[in-house]
Amino acid sequence: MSTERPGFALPLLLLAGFQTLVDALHEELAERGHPDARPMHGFALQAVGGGTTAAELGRRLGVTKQAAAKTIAALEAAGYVERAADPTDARRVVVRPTARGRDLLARSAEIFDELRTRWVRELGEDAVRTMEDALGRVTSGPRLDAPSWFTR
Amino acid sequence: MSTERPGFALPLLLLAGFQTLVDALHEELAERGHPDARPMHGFALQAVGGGTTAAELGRRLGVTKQAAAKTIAALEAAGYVERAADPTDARRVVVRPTARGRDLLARSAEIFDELRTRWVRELGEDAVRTMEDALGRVTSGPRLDAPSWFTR
DNA sequence: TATGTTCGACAACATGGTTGTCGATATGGT
DNA sequence: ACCATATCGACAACCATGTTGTCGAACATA
Repeated sequence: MSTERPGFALPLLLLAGFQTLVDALHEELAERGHPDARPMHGFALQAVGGGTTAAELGRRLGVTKQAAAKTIAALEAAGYVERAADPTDARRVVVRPTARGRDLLARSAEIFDELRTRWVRELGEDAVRTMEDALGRVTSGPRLDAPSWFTR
Repeated sequence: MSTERPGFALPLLLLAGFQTLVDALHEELAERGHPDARPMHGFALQAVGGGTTAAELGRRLGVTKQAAAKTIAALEAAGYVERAADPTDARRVVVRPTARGRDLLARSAEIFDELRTRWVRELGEDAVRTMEDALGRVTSGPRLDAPSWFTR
């Protein structure tokens, strides 16, 4: 008969795991030329992708276009994106990552790979795969609307 | 030779797992007498425990006492805690969960147990245990300072 | 009793979210 | 060609949750 484990530990462990990874990411990012990148930057930049508009970004992040516009302003001030008028539609202002923005995304991907490798060394490939597979089954795809989610 | 899985999926999966559980929790809470409980309420109430003060709560949550005081005000407005002067120290105002607050915590624990059972049915006891054990090893204990963490 | 620390409160501000409104620009039906 | 409608970005006002900094009152102790 198996020990009854309390259910409340699971969410705390998942959150702690996420925090651990993101904290480690930003420690490494700081040492690789992005000392003032913040979790929100990476999320939003990921959602910007190759280029979008404020309204579209809002839809991707699950927030209003006004909120997206503020995020874009912050990202622009940080030098991660630039804005340019769309010649084919005078209403639109296209947002694209700068070279520095693309560098941030590339470094992040690289660091996340290293962190996964670190977990594999610590826990074994099987455990990590089991975790990934299990979470993939009980969740409905990766959601990008994290920044706003908690206080909702 | 194993397939190289990209590292960036792991944090997204962990976050998605956390969100899935907390979303399900609040769906259930809504049906059990707590329709307007929000994630923050549970966290803060958990940190309040049997009773504390604003300054102590701030230390537990890793925020300033001012932020803790605002949180307490919100919790009090929602009817989850009550404040009373400490007869032994005229500076202190003790915060305690109300009956409703204790009910929220009890229901939450109960629902989290049910959710874990649901995951065990879906994934198997082994997978869930593997996940719990693995996360327990790579993280340093449950942190209660979640609400503030993201925007930092 | 004098000094230092802790408590809670208040003010001012930053950030990131919301609604609501607005003028300018596309778009599609008549 | 024209007009109704939808969309885009901007602006204002507000809410929520943090932050610093300051303060008086109450405790603790040398």
